[in-house]
Amino acid sequence: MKVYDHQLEVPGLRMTKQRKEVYRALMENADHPTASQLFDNLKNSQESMSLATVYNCLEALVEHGAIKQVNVDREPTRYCQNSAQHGHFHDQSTGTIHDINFKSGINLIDILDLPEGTEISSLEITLKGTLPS
Amino acid sequence: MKVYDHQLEVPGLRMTKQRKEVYRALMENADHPTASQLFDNLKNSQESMSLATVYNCLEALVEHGAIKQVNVDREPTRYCQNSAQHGHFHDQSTGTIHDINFKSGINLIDILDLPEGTEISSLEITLKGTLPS
DNA sequence: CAACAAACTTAGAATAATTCTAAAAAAGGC
DNA sequence: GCCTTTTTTAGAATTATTCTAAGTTTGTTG
Repeated sequence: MKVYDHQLEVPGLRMTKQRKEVYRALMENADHPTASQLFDNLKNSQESMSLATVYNCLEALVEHGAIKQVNVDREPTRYCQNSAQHGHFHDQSTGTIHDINFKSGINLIDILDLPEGTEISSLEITLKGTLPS
Repeated sequence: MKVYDHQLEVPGLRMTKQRKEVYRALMENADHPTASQLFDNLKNSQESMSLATVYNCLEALVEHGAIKQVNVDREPTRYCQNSAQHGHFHDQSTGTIHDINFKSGINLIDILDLPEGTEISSLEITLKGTLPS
């Protein structure tokens, strides 16, 4: 797992003021926020910026593997601090999202029945249900 | 795996003309169509119906486990004939979706690190990439 | 350093999949 | 056959996201 410094360097990505701020805002919010929640957080900060920019920055960070996107059904897209391979659990009683990891030694690719030569660019695993209280 | 007769009975779901037609239309279209693609298919059939009804019927069928929903990023939701546990592969060079199965003997739940007592109501696994030609 | 091109940001408009609304129709129970 | 509940419908409304076009910043190159 790669965790970049919050001052932030991401290989291959030009780090503008706005991208740094968006990244930092996400690092300070572990609740898998939406783009507009991040936008609201940022309004009260030094560096206010437009919602379109928040979307642009998040897209750039996702494309460069620094953060992850979480889609649950058709709800607004949420963003995840954790760039390592992991899944998400959507707790339907609270609406919250939790990271879930694979048991150690497991490589998800190994258990899928894929044709030889398949190239995988991303893998998303999402559960819904309720966690014990 | 349960495959219902195409005349169709689904336990607990009242089978209206429209729900039967939507189900049948999906069974005849293996390409993981969207709601509006199904709507277009149905226009040329006996039983034409409103787009809202197509959405309603698909929702009812998904809720009752007769079909599955496939979400890839923010693209329009697509629907899947196959109600058994399986994953989806989104081929980025063609835009097509393919079912993928787990290797035999594998139970996905077993490899996830979940707290005791977690209740799972759905599990979605989606890959993106390119398949060999 | 100045000039230029490329990349980025921005506000607001546009898009489009989906959901909502309220009324009409259908289904099932008795 | 009546009554209640569920379903269907057409069109309007919603809303997350993308697009647009103009302005700004950045990095590069002579």
